[in-house]
Amino acid sequence: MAWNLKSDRPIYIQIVEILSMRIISGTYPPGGKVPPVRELAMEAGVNPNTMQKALTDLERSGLIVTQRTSGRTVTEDSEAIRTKRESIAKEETMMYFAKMEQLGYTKERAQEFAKQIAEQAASRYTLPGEEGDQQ
Amino acid sequence: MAWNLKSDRPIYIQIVEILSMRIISGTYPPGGKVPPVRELAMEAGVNPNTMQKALTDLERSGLIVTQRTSGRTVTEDSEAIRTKRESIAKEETMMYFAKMEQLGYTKERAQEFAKQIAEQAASRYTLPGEEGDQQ
Amino acid sequence: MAWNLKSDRPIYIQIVEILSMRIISGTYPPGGKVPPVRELAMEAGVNPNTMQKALTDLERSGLIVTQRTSGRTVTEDSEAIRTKRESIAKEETMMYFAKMEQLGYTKERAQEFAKQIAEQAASRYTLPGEEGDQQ
Amino acid sequence: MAWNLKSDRPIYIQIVEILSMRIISGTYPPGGKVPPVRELAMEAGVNPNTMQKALTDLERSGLIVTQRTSGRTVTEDSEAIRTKRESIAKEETMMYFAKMEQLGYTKERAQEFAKQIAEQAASRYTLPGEEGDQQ
DNA sequence: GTGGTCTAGACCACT
DNA sequence: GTGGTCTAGACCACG
Repeated sequence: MAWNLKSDRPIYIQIVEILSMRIISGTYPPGGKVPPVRELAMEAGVNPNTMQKALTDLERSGLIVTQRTSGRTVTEDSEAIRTKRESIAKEETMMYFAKMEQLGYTKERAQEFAKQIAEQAASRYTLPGEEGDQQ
Repeated sequence: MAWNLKSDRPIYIQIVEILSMRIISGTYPPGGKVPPVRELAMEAGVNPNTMQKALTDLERSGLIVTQRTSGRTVTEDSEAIRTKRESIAKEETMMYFAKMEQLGYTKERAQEFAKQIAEQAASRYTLPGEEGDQQ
Repeated sequence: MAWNLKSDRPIYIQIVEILSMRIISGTYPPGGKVPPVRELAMEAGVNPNTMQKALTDLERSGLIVTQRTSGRTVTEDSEAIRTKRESIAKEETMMYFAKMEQLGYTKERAQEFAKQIAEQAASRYTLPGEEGDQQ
Repeated sequence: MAWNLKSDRPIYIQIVEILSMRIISGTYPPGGKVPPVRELAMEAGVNPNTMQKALTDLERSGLIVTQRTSGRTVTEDSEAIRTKRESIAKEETMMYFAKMEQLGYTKERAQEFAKQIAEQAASRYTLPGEEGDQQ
């Protein structure tokens, strides 16, 4: 799993985003242990203090909880995870609409366009004559 | 109009994207003149050679044409512009789906989600009880 | 009629070639007058001495003759013109074969290839079903 | 292998042509390594940037592929090479016909003329009385 | 050590 | 004054 940290935005923000994705996508399952700060810092090639700051942010957002003695675990509150997922999804969706509007598509036409793309992508993997709604 | 060039990707690529947007959005209308290389280079704060490279790329993509001595103009082939618009829109849409799938949304659920967001955004400008489509 | 003189070969040689073409192609017809040196020099933008040298060469090759009092005329010996035409044609043809051989075509395959090209060019101007040997 | 770069046409264009020939003629075989930019630049006596531009063009034409860190190789798609060979051959042939037409030869007469030249060239290597086709 | 990118500055052809 | 080309030299990412 690549970290790919750029220097044009604060590093710790980028780390928060990456770890959020790992939790939301289930790489770090609810209730599971989060690797220790030093290990994560090594893996990401950043200073442990930077990683620490990222984890503090993550805790504030409710995605992880700190057990004073046994390190950090992902929250078991899957509702919190779902909420986070939706807030990111909303962010992405609004950015998508913004870009499409810059291209001259209203939100409605953007949705029609997206539908076409989705159908094209689907039909590429289905035989002609089939329903073609894979997954 | 901001250039906002980042150093994490080739500058000339970013310039191509920005100028493409200006053409697609009509800032540089079909058949209209494109500012001279040196002027654009000044405006963007880059070396004229870098701007030159970007414009060469733009010409290769068919969006602009070069008159050797009298400068460059946007293509009058508005079909070419439309095609470019759609190819960028497709690119953005596929990236959107990719991000949403990483979040655990299938293309279908992503579309439903986007529909909700669009309606929320619309309803912000409509009185409660109204239809709320388009504003 | 462009002169298009390059500086990578002797100017007077290039002038000889151009004037030869004008005679062979009939721009300067057999027996007709050749423009005076000064006029040609002006037209070509070269020193009269250079043009003089070129005309001397042309005379040596037999394409033009000098009337001591009335300037220069193209030779009336159309046989001489035909001979010159063939020698240039032979030159061009041998250069063509040389290039095609460099590309991996024997002279025989080059001729077959040329036949194809000629037929393609012809068919572009004839309706399907016609003979297609224009001119 | 001579470079023989003239200053009457862009150098990078001439380099593209020369390298294309080396690929088509098998000097750089399909899948084989292309010398590094700097080495080619030294060999040709041009600035590395100029050679770079030529190689970029060559890649765009599909004759070579770039491995970001391990240099460039000739494409293994020998079909692409064949296509390029034919497009160059077509170019040369059309230029040949154009020159011959300027001399007053129709495409048909040009072909007959070329046939004669080819036979003369062949007979130079055959004893009198023999068939004289190919040597 | 490879290719890729960028800057700086120059000269050219064309009109 | 326009775009096009070329040189010189630098820095970067990648492995």
